[in-house]
Amino acid sequence: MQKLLENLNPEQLAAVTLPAQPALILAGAGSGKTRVLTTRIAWLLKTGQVSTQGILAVTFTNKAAREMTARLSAMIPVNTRGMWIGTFHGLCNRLLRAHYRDAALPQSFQILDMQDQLSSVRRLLKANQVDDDKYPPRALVHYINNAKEQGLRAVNVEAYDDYDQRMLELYALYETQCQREGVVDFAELLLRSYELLSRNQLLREHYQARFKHILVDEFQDTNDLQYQWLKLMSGGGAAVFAVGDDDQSIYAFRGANVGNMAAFQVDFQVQNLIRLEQNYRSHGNILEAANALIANNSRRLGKNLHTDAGYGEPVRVFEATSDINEAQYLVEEAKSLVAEGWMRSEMAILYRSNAQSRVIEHALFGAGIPYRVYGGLRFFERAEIKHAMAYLQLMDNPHNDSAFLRVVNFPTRGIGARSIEQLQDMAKQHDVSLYAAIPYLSGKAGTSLSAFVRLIEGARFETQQMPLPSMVQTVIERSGLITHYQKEKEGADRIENLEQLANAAVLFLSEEGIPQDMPALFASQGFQEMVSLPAVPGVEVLEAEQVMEMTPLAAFLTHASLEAGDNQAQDGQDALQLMTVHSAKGLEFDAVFITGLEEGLFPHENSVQATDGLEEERRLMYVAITRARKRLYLSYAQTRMLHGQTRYNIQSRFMDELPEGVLKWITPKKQAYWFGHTASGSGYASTGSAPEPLAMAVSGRDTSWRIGETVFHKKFGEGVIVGLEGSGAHVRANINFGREGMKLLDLSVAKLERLR
DNA sequence: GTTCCACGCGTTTTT
DNA sequence: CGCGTGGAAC
Repeated sequence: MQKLLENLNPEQLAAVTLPAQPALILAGAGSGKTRVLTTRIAWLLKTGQVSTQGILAVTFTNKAAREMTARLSAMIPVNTRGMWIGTFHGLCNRLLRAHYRDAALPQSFQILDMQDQLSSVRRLLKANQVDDDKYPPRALVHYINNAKEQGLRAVNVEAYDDYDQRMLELYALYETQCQREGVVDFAELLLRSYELLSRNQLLREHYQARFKHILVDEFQDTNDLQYQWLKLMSGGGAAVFAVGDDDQSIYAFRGANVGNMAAFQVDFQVQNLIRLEQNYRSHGNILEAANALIANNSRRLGKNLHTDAGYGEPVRVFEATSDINEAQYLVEEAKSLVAEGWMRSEMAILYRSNAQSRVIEHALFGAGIPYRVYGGLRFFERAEIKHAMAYLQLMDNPHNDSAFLRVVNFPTRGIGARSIEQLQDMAKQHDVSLYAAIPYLSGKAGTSLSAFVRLIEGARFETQQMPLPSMVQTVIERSGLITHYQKEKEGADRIENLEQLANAAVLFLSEEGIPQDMPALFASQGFQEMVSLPAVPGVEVLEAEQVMEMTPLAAFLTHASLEAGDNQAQDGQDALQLMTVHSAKGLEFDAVFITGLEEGLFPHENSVQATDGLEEERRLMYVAITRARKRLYLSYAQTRMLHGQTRYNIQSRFMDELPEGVLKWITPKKQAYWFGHTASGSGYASTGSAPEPLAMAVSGRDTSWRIGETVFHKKFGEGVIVGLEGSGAHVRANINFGREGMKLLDLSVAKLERLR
């Protein structure tokens, strides 16, 4: 016990050993949040307060869940398999699998990822002859997910106008379509299990009695439905231990509601509020910059990080003339850091949006510096993998129309648009899935489609005794995918990926503890080691929990949807890390470069318009700063190519919110002119190419102005000339004043000062 | 059924 | 500018 709790600071110790009551832990960046969470579980188990069955631990990412599980089993001897540690979606999936009948789902229900959901909606719109200019698929997806995250079914939503009404109808149609196909989207996993528990008293009471402790990681990222789910699950008096940081809430745009932290305190009458403010990551100057920046936000729960590490180095600031120049600076600096002995993998270049990586990558590539870009396609999202998975999905559940349409004619087998159209008509007429509608078709279409049916059923027959990896191998061959890609010029990589899919299956089985030789299509009883409370006589649903029947194949399909795999193959060599600020959350590096600190880019022009958008951008900047351990660089560029146009931006307002004392300017600092923080502005794209010097004689003074120049106006503050027009005495300049917006000023009237 | 071109669009992202 | 989608032509 002593050993478990040693080296915890007083606040961490207090948090770990709190009584079984609702608690909110405000855990600042780098304050040992995961450690507290994990040690708390270990402590609860070790003191015998609760058994493994009584614990429910929720995270947002699979990575976080894995880490928690790994650290827990390193701390105490405990069998973590079968423990309810996972993502919201993973745990809801488990719930729905165990009680699929009560949830009104087919046993082999499948999970739609984002791509799948979008194509499902596209298909729906087409089938109903909806004008997708007026009702864009993405908008409908957003509408549906939004409603579900509010806990609303189509029948519960009220429409305010015709447009709304139509969206609502489409939402209802989508629900019907999913139900017919036996598929659920991500939000549905949450909503369906929420409804399951709220409607089924026995089930609810069972789980409420079972889970004595509910621990939630990254609580600031919960959405409304997840919060309600937690309330329901803990309704039997479970001690909810919520850990989060309101200053690191950067996912409001996808439904996360920081307000849940305040609501939690009220709804659960939280008496135990602990702040973890001791930071073990960053040096003092870096922390001071972060603290000063975030202090500009209102409505914070309040927290100030401190460190014992000393001030360390100043925060370096670089003003680049262009994005290319900025990239050159990054290259040079990275080179010299490496020369000093820094690890490339301990250096990260962060940017606000993915588009910024191109120029940086180009420079790094040219300089021969190894780098790795995070983001982009992940293994299970690759087209060829999706195709192979679709065959497997059809073998498990032929009524999945999305999977059907994806591969019915891929590789091509003479089933064209006409045949599909006929089939869709037939399916609609009989209200069945496409697969089920095939027997109704006659003629040429019927013949070729029947051949497809034989392919699927034949593959299923042939592989039914096989273990999963052999089944995968057989399917990628029999489907014709391998042959198809062999004929393609660029197909080699795809074939390699397909071969890797069989390896992924091997890996999956061993991770899940499923015997490698277990037939893929046989229900593998109890491999999840679901443990149940003593069964309540006469309650069938509780029995289901004891043995969750799921074939290895179904489990693998679930895995593929819920965990799309790594972003890219790591090459293992020491490489510089490139990523967006969002994907850097939770990570830390010795040296961090935050790039593109320009008005319009960071804060992003679209964000400053949104409600609380600016505050979220500031939190994003806060997250970026707090990633750095020892050295932090901030850079911005006077001009930047974006969307094929040159933009002239002024430096980010966030730069001005940092304390002078911690900064060290690599380039000369310009004069500081600053005027309040009220109005919001935006970046601006000029149609010009490079900033061409334009000599202009302006009346009164012999001054020439040129595009790209930074100027100062006593009312609007600092701005950048992005355009010049007119001639003689009537020259006007279009000036981007950042947060003050764009102004067209007559140069014979306006008094401008040159800033640099 | 395949290929090619034109058009349009362009924060952030995990499940 | 560079990508992805979708429609039209071969």
